[in-house]
Amino acid sequence: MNPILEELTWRGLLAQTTDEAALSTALDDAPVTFYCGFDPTGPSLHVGHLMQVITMRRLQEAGHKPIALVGGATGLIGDPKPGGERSWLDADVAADNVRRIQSQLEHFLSFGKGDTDAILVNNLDWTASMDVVTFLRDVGKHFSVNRMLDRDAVKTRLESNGISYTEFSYVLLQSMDYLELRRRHGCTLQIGGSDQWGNITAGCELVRRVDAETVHALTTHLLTKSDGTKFGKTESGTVWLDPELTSPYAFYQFWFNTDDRDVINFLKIFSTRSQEDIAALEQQSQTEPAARAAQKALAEDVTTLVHGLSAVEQAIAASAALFGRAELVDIEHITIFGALTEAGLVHSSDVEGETVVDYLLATGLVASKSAARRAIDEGGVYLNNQRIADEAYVPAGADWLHGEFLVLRKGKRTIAGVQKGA
RNA sequence: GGCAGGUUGCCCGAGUGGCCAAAGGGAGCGGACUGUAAAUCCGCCGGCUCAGCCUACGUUGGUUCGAACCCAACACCUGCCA
Repeated sequence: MNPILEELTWRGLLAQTTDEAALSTALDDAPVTFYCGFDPTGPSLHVGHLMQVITMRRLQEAGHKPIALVGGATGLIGDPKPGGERSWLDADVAADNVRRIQSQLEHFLSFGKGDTDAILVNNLDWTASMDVVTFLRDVGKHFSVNRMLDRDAVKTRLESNGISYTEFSYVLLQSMDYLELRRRHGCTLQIGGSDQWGNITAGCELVRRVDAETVHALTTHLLTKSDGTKFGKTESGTVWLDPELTSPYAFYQFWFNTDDRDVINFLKIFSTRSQEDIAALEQQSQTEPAARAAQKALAEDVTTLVHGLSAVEQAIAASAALFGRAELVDIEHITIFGALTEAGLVHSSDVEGETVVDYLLATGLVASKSAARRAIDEGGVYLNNQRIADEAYVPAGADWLHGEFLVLRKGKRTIAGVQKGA
């Protein structure tokens, strides 16, 4: 088997491919131009997208040419999901999202004019000007409604809350993309999550019917977590790649807190570490779980990839300052400031001179004063790593580290800072 | 269109005139243990100017000293019948 397919396999990524022998041969013979699509449903890519992005990277490094497609058109239509009709995305919001996502994708792939350099496309470019009659004759004619009805997402929707004609048509647009990319760029492989299998193979079929060419499909396993919850969410919501939406510190913490049971799989999927390296980390996790070497490696690798080396260093320093054993008073001003900025820092002007309860509320650590009092009663509130027992306590004097910072913590790992003044 | 039932806190779900901020479960949060993990055990789990008060049991109005609970109208949902 082709080495890159083998690698994807041991990393546990490979779910399904069309004719595996043919694909393997194609990958052996020459650079294969492949594409993966991202719909602009949000203002940023999130960690859920990362798996595809990294898979693209791996393929590029193995000598193949990536096309990163952003769905300026498909994003306006909506891929049917079982839960129900998608909410409407305004055209100008979508266009804005497209720009943001495109610039993010540029960080992960190597662009240029060479054989294996990546290119960026937007499917609005070939759909916007198309007229309805042409669409129905040239594309629609090749699709059997009977088969479209067989797709799981569609079936589920027919049995529950129904589906609009708009979403029902989604697969035609995605298939058209494949056709178009093959014609324009010689693209012969589409990759995606295994939930995209139906859309991708529909595209393969369209290419075969219209252009009499064989093109390939490759899907990756959908990521599952051992505790059954959805990957990529925290209590505060989606973990975005945009540092404005999810700070590098929060991003690092997200990976750092990975369940022991998942961390090795995640390393295989998201890191570039070798099989031996990962096996060593797995070994260490078992003999010395408290060190959490695997989690550290994972958090460092992924944060470096997404936010760069200096952001990782800051995230690590912030984590060490806030969770480390060092006395907070001994930590330098700049480090405290950096750490708290990462964790979430508010100014004290509104609550200056008030009780710790007011500070807890002001930092957003609790939702109400009742919750703040409750948390104190339960012994779950710490000021500068000292448990607070008195809800009427007013931070003063030496509590202000370097004369200007308070480090508030609720529970073991929810931290927020207060900076004195406006 | 006719008959029957339902609408309760983040979710599921009990309650059918005062003892109800409302049983129980789930989720969530805190503590213990440990490792910023999991499991387990314990506690908390509407808000506030907190021994009290305010807001809440689909909506509006009514009966009553007093209503999630009774009555009326309205809205939505669900079964059975055509």
